[in-house]
This record gives sequence, structure tokens and C-alpha cells, in this order.
Amino acid sequence: MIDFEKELNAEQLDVVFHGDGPCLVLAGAGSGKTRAITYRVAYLMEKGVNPENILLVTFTNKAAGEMKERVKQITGQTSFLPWSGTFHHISYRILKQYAALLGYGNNFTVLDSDDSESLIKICIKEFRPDDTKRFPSASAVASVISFSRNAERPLTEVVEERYPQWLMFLNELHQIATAYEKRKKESNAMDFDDLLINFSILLNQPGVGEKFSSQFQYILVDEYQDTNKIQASIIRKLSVKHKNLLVVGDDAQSIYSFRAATIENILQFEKDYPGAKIYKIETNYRSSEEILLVANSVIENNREQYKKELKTSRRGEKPGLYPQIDQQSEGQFVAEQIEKLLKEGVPPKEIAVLFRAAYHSQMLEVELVSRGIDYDYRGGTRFFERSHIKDILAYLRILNNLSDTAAWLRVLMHEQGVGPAAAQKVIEAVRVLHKPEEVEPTGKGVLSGKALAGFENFILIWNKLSSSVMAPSELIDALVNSAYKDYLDTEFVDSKERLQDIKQLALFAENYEDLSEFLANTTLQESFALPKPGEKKVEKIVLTTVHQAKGLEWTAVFIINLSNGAFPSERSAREPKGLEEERRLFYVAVTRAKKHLYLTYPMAGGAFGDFLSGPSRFLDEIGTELLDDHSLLSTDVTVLNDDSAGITYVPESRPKKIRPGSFLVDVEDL
DNA sequence: GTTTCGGTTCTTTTT
DNA sequence: GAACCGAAAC
Repeated sequence: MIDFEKELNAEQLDVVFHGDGPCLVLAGAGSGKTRAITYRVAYLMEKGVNPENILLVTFTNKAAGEMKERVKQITGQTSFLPWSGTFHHISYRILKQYAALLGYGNNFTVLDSDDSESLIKICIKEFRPDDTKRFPSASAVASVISFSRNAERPLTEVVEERYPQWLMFLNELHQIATAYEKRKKESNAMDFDDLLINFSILLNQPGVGEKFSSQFQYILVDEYQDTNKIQASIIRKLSVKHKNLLVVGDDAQSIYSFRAATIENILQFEKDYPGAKIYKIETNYRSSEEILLVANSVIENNREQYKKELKTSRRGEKPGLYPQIDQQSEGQFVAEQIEKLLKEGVPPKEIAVLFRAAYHSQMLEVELVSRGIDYDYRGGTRFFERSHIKDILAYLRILNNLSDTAAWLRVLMHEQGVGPAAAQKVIEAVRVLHKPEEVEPTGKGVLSGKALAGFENFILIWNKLSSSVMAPSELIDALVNSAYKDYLDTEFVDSKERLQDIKQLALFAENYEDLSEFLANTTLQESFALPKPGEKKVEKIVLTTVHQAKGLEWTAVFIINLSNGAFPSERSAREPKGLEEERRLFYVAVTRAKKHLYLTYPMAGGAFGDFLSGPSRFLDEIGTELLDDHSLLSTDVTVLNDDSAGITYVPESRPKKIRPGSFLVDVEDL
């Protein structure tokens, strides 16, 4: 028997013991919402609900894994939750079973954003007007199309609102969007958005919707503030029968509006689910009061927000504000402080450095490496997105799905003598094929000269891979021993590391028999952590983007590069409601800290240029009495800006709320 | 018509 | 570092 009363507070207990019917849980940062959800699941299982009948939707697969682990510990049972994961993951699993109903083969490819862009690029070539110089880039076009689909709003509307500068290309954008849909379908491929949309469509099919809404007696959704319209409608369809839906969210932590997430889903919950019960869990178990005061004082500047104040009984030290001369000295400072914390006995895994964008960490990384401090990096190019990993996967993808245009393009362009034109010819000829042995004659038929020679090189590898049936890991091994290894050796100085990565991939692949499932999981798995062979799992400090820090906590947190243009990001701040989202992002960052919080920014030197952008406006929003301000300590320093500007800046004892550097550029002026 | 190469530019956030 | 562009080379 689980002693719930002992493990949970009154607010959490109400949620765990909630009877049947829909409910919305508003949970502040650090309030133990994960705890509440996991105990709720444990409670349901103790009550005799079959785990098969519980659907647990989380924001990342990692979160799902952690929750499963905790439920296991609490219940002491070995039975796991078969239906837990991200929306995309669950959608994939079910779509694979029913692919034929929607006109797909069940070996369909899941395209990641890179793949989507390469298909869109082809479509842009087809439809962009010849006489225009500046047409939106493939990634930009991809994001408009994606946003419109996720928000369930017409393309025209999205362009008008978010990208008015492209209104002149509206016709072309429509044509490109249509062509892109067609290409995906012909490639037997779905992008991330298709997974959601097709799942939603699938649930309209009488038999299917019925089956799953019957099966899922209890549905729990975490991070509900970051769901979009389609995700909400999927949940609505799945919960229609039993209506035992529990969603958990915090409107103050909504940071994915660029992916069309909308807090409307939270605001309208009572309307969508009449009779829904609302619970609030507000007691913070994570941070000291001093840290929460900083978080509260910034977030209260947002207009679109429920008024709410996080409360705690913990006392600690004031967060410190540490302006540094430039990015290099910022890196040095942070590294020094980390060394100090480590010396004081803070475990490495309890220390994290947070930043707005992946590339902001470069200077710090240099510094950490030179001091021999090991770190775990989260952000930027993920493992499965590294170019050599994608190369290897592309061969496997073709084997799995001969019409996978994006994979063909990648593989063919690697060969000497084959450029975009020749690749296109092969792709057109090959995509109607069904047997691997037809590839060679068909491809040769459309090529000549150098392109043909290049294609023959590809065929050498191809025949090796397709001659016998191999497991995913064997296929990867075969590739490592092929010409690809030579390619790595000649092209890259770090070919050894790249080869190591590929061996890692092979190791990961050993968990899979089914090729298409393996491939889908490489796309849907946002991260995976295998200790390197022979390497013991060491605890390391963490470097991460704020987005990836969501849901996590550390004893000591550094937020770096807090200058205008960097955080808030200049681009975001220009978007409608962008600044408010940046503020929520800052709020998320601050509330990750349990005891120690360090806020730093470089006074000079932006990411690329050498301008003084000034401290983040969010720093000015913090009451001066709330921070341990170290600005004055550096007044003896003279900062020389770049020569062309000819500005010499001498910090003086600063007036209230204005910090060194803040006189120059404001985000709104950029 | 195609491919390759060298120089330049620009980096948000993620399933 | 990788994506883009223009010009040279095939």
C-alpha cells in the first residue's frame, strides 16, 4: 500500500484523489506537479486500472521515461506504462498500425525538419518567380507552412499576421505548400505535423476513434500550456468516451508559441469540458524565496497572465548580478564560480548553465575545456541530426522506403560527379520502384558520363546493403566498412570522432529488429544517452538552452549572456507577443534554481558584432533590492568598444535601475 | 547544362 | 559549421 498522505501535501493529494471526469491542474514552477502526476498514475493502478488503459502524454520522451521509472518505484510493480510518450510518438505508433487507412504504407518515413526543408527547397525551385532576388528561405517557408497547420489557420492569415513582408509571394507560397504535400505523399513520408494531423484524421474514422477512446479510460497530459490546436483536438477525440482527462500546466511557462502552442487550450478548458474541476498547486518546493521574488518581479510585467505568486518558506541568498567586460571574461567568471562551487562540495550534476541560444555557450565551453571541467551539453545539433549520422541513416531510409526522396537526395549528392540535376533524374526514375534490385538498371538508364560513374560508386555500397536481409545494426556496420569511411577520412579532420558516433549509432540500433521502427525512433527520439564504450558514467555539470531546461532543477544555476538582443532574442522580441514569451522564458530559467542563482552578461561584444547591446531589459525589471548587485565592483574597468564606433565607456556609479551599457541600443529600436 | 570550388554570411527556441 | 552565391571548370 502506498502512503499517499505521507508523500504529498494537501494540494497534491486533491489532484491524486480526483475522482472521474475532466480536470485542469494549474501548477506553478517547482510545485511538484510531476510528483502529483506520477502519484496519480500510481493511485489509478492501485485502484485496479490496467496500465493498458492509461494514456500519459508528456512533452519529451525523456520525461515519459522518468515518470515511468518513478511510477515503478512507487508501486513496486514491474508493469510499465505502454502508452506513454510525446504526442508525436504516440501518433506514430498508432498511425503505423493504420497507415493503409490513410493511403500510406506502414513503412512510411518520418521526416525531420532538415528533410522537410530539402523537399521544400525542391518545391521552391519549381515555383519561385525568376525575377525575384529575395525569396524566403526554405526554412522560413517551412515554418510558415508548419505554423499554419499546427495552429489550424489558413496560410494567408498566418502570412498576414506573422510575415507581412511576404504577402507579395502569397500565391507562390500556396503553390509550394500544395506541391510539398504532394511530394511527401509520393515519398510515403510524414513530417512532424503530419503525424499529428493524420492521427487526428484517423480518429475520425468510426472504428478507430471508437477503439482508442474506449481503450484510454484515463488520460493525463503534462505541460498542457505548450500544446497546440491539433494536439488539443486529438485529446478531445480520445477522451470523448470516458472523459477522465487530467491536464497539468502553467500559463507562465508557455514557451513554445513558435510551434503554435497556445495557452488558449488552458484558458478554454472549462468551456471545452463542461463541469471540469480546477485545482491549483502553488507551494514551491524548489527555490528559495529570494529566487522566487526575482521570478515574480519579472513575470508581473506580462499583461497576458493569471496573477499568481509563487510562495515558499525557504530562505537563502539573494541572486547575484555579475556584469562582465565581454563574453570571454563572462566565460572565465562562470568557470571560476563553478570551480568554487565544486570545491565547496556541490555535486557537478547540481550545477547548470542556461542560455537563450545554443551558440551562446561557445566562449564558456572554451574556458571549461581549458580548465578540464567536464560538461554535458544539451542544445544545438542533436545526435541524430549530425550530418554524418544523417548520412548513414539516409542509406537505411532508402532501403526501408525506396520512394524516400529526401534520403535519396542526400545519398546521391555525396558521389563525385552527381549534382542536383543528376540526382533529380535518378529520384524521378527510382521512386516508382518496389524492388531494391531494380535500382541499378533504372538509375544507370537515366545517367551518362561523370554522373554515371558517381552513381556506380553508390551501387557498390547499395549492392552490399541490399544483397541480404540485415538487421539495422548490421547495416550500419556494413556502411562503416564501406567507402563512407574513406569519405570521412578525406573530408574531415575529426573523422575519428565521427566514426565513433556511427559506432554509437550501431550500438543503439541493436535494440531494434524492425528497420522502419528504428528509423522513426531516431527521428522522434530527441536525445539518447548511451555511455561511450569503456567510459564510466561520470556526473557532469550541465550546459543547456532554456527550452531544454524545462521541467528540470539544479542547486546552482547560471543564466548567461543576459544582454538585449540575445535574451530577449532580437528576433523574438519583434514578433507579436514575442517579448512576453521571452519574459516567460526568463521566468522558466530563473525558477530552475534551487539555492544559488547567478545572472551574468557581457557589457561589450554581441554574438558577432562588437556593439554594446546593454543588459537585458529583464534585469531592469527586477527590483534593485532583490539582487546582490556586483556592477559597482567593476567600475575601475574601462571598456573600449570597437574602433569604428570610437565609443569609450566608463562605468560610473549607476543611477537606479540603469546598468552599465544600457544606454545604447534598445530592442525596440533594432 | 552541370558540377565544383572558394569566398561570404549568418546563426532562436524543438517534436 | 554549414548554407548560400557566383564564377570557373568540365
